[in-house]
Amino acid sequence: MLAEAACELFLENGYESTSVADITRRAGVSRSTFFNYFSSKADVVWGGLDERIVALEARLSEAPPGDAPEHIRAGIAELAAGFVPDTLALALLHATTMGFAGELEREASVRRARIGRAVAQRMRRDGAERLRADVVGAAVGGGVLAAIEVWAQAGPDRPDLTGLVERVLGFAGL
Amino acid sequence: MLAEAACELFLENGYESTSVADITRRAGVSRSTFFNYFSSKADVVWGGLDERIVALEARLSEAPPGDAPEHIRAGIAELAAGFVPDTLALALLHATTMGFAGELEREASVRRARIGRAVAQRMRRDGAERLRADVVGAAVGGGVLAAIEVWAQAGPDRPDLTGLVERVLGFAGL
DNA sequence: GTGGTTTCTGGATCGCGTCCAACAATACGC
DNA sequence: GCGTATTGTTGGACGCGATCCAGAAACCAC
Repeated sequence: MLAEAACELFLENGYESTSVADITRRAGVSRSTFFNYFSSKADVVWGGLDERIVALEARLSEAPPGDAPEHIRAGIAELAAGFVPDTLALALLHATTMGFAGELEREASVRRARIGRAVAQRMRRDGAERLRADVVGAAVGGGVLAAIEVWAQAGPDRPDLTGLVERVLGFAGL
Repeated sequence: MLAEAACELFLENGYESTSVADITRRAGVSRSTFFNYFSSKADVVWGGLDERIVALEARLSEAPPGDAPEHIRAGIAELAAGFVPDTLALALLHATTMGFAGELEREASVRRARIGRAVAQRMRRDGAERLRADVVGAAVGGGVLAAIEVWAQAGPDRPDLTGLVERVLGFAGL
């Protein structure tokens, strides 16, 4: 119910203009309860992607040494496969029309960086030099988020994310 | 005085454990005065870089069409030339020792994204496809921030940033 | 001095996020 | 049935960043 109420309000008034108190009021629960289910307001929108990023981090840090590019390709493909964050797509769609500034862009950049860091760490563990690893990682992170944005804008009958991220990995030199 | 007090406290207690009230107390002014000189707490640390990013955005959006890679190289070089953000280097140095997590990393990722967006917009204006522009932009943004981190960790007798960002641009395919 | 501009100040207000003690509801053992 | 854990919910207090504003203070020119 909380997620639904949040989605409705995000669409009605936008993400930033919706306070946690607004959400809980509409959902009919107390403010405290909100934080029993979400760690933050951003978690409502980004929780789905964050789980996948955690899985990516785990996969890349546990994978055996060697073949870093292959591990990264596989991890990113896994992240993209079956990606269905309805709430993120809605929020993104509603925001990109007005320039996608403010809080949502901040949050997006954090996810970009998290993916980038996971990739860069994996590359460095395989002997890549630091600057090069960070550049490639950032390229992948930025590309994945860009793919998600494009995908979210594609409307309800959107194709799979997989094709987009494959192209992104090509651009990033993987 | 505010910047000095902030620097001291950041080094003593770390960035996150220092509140705006702490800073103004040490500086002997009221909390309101702080926001007359800085738009946010992060501005104390990132203001110097932010100014350069604004200049980069202006330069890239006003430059004549064509030759995007050259404009980008020049803009990034300008950003790096004579870069001396004492306070950022200190905060970064103090933070990277403990993993560089939390607020500072958030703020860093925002700057990564701003640089990346500026670069990507310039490329798209020259006809680059969206995904490719975003990937290259993110690579540049991530690389510049990585270069700054490396540079900050290099100690007081650090070399110029210019050499580092040139290598980064090479990795990014520019 | 006087008048006007700039700066500083305190306080109110808002939102996010954390913490905790009290309370209700449910499930479980007997 | 009953007492008892366990779990979920609640309100409230708190700290923090940030915005806004009216009034006080400092400054400068004349």
